[in-house]
Amino acid sequence: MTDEPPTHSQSVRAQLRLREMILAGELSAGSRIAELTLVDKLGVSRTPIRTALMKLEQEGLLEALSNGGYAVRTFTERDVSDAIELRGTLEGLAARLAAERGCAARVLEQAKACLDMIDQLLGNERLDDDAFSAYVAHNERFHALLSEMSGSVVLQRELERVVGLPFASPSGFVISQANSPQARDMLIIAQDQHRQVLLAIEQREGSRSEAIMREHSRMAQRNLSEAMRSPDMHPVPSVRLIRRQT
Amino acid sequence: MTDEPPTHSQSVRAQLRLREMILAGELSAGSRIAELTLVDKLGVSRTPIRTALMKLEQEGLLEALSNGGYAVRTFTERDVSDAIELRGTLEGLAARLAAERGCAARVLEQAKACLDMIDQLLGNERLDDDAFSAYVAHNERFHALLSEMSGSVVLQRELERVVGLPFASPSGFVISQANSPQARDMLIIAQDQHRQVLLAIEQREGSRSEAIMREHSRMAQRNLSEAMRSPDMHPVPSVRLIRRQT
DNA sequence: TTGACCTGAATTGCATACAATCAAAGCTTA
DNA sequence: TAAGCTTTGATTGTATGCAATTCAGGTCAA
Repeated sequence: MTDEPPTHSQSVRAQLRLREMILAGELSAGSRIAELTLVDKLGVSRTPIRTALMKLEQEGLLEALSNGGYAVRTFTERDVSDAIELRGTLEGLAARLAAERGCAARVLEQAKACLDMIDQLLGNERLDDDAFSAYVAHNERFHALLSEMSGSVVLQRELERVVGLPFASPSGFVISQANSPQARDMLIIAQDQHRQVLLAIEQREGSRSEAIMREHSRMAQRNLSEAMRSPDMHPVPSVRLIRRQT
Repeated sequence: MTDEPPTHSQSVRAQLRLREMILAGELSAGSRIAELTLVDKLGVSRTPIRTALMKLEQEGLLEALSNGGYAVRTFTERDVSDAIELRGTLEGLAARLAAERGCAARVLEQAKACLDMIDQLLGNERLDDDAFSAYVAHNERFHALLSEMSGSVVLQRELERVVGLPFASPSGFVISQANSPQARDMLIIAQDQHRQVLLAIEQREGSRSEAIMREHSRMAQRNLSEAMRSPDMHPVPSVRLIRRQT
């Protein structure tokens, strides 16, 4: 069943498995999670479970209850929107720092190579599932490289945290309209922003590069609205954690 | 000795005590911290110590070593500068959101009252130590209120994290020149920015309120340079964690 | 019928014993 | 003498027993 490579410790495995369970909705949201039930479900003792719970709390998927214990956290659509806005702001800061301070040519080259791969994928009129997951991978890599270009470990750390929230990820919602006709157009636009921000960084245009990344994050905002309004089930697993209302 | 109120759990007490020790420089920076030595020094078992270590790692004061264990983290001056820039950016976002979305009149009133208190303190030509720590308290409260005005719990959470880094705090470096002649002038300027950002928020000037908070954080940048260049010992305890050079 | 109190079951926090892993030192051999 | 292997010590990761606190259910009284 859980045939993970044993290179991970029990705690890490518990953490990964728990995250899966949370995103899959196997744990009722809002109510307290008893450690002992997890002992049964995960087959490890309470100690690694407790560390996994703590990690997942700081990751933002769980909330600590007042009198001990944890509960699955739920998010309003507003929360998700804020998280995306936050990511856009931080990526804007990263781009501006990269532009103002300059960044290693090697990383710039890697980023360009990454974009070339995406161009190649978008060359096809229609993306099958494999092409789509390849897109997601390259997209996330590009955003990670951008974070690296900032040259600030403090900022990188914070950005990793924010992106950790499942729906705040750069690819958080693109999937939700994978095969829709406009899907490819959205990706084309996003890719243009990718290109432009690299150019802006190379030409040391700090303010412009910041603005582009902020605007870039609004693509995700649009996709979020779209996903929330579409009545059918959502292919993005983490959407389960979003509750309508309040 | 450690006559803490027993309202806190062992873990929390260990966390607080450990933080003190780190900031006081009682733990050699960079090298591994053995859990068992902490058992002796803190008088609690390994379990609460481990949770405290994990909390302090996510707080940013410790770094996890590759093969288990933790070490006291050190920061370059650049890291600190980045952390301040990051705070400025996030506070800018908070102010902009407050302006764009509007915020509860009650919080605005509280913020104004807070600024009135500061005005009263700055009315005196010279600030004694008590007045100064009162200033720090009011200043931090104002910044906390600003975070609240954003109306975004996601942002508030992130802001709390960033401010947790000891020198990124709104009052991180003001102390270092408490009684210098220019000290009061700096505070006067900062206070004007406080007033202006509240006005901007009330008048729904999002972009302006963001710019003001960004500029506001540059006061801290200036104080940082000042503190690093002054050869004498630093009254700010956390400066110990900053290593010159890379 | 409702409210408060009491009792018991369950759950978390803490301590500690045990296992596994990592590092260093010492010995052997080429 | 140096290089490599082995062994031993130390340190973290894991499991589990115990204590304390919390929560729920039930009973008694008003």
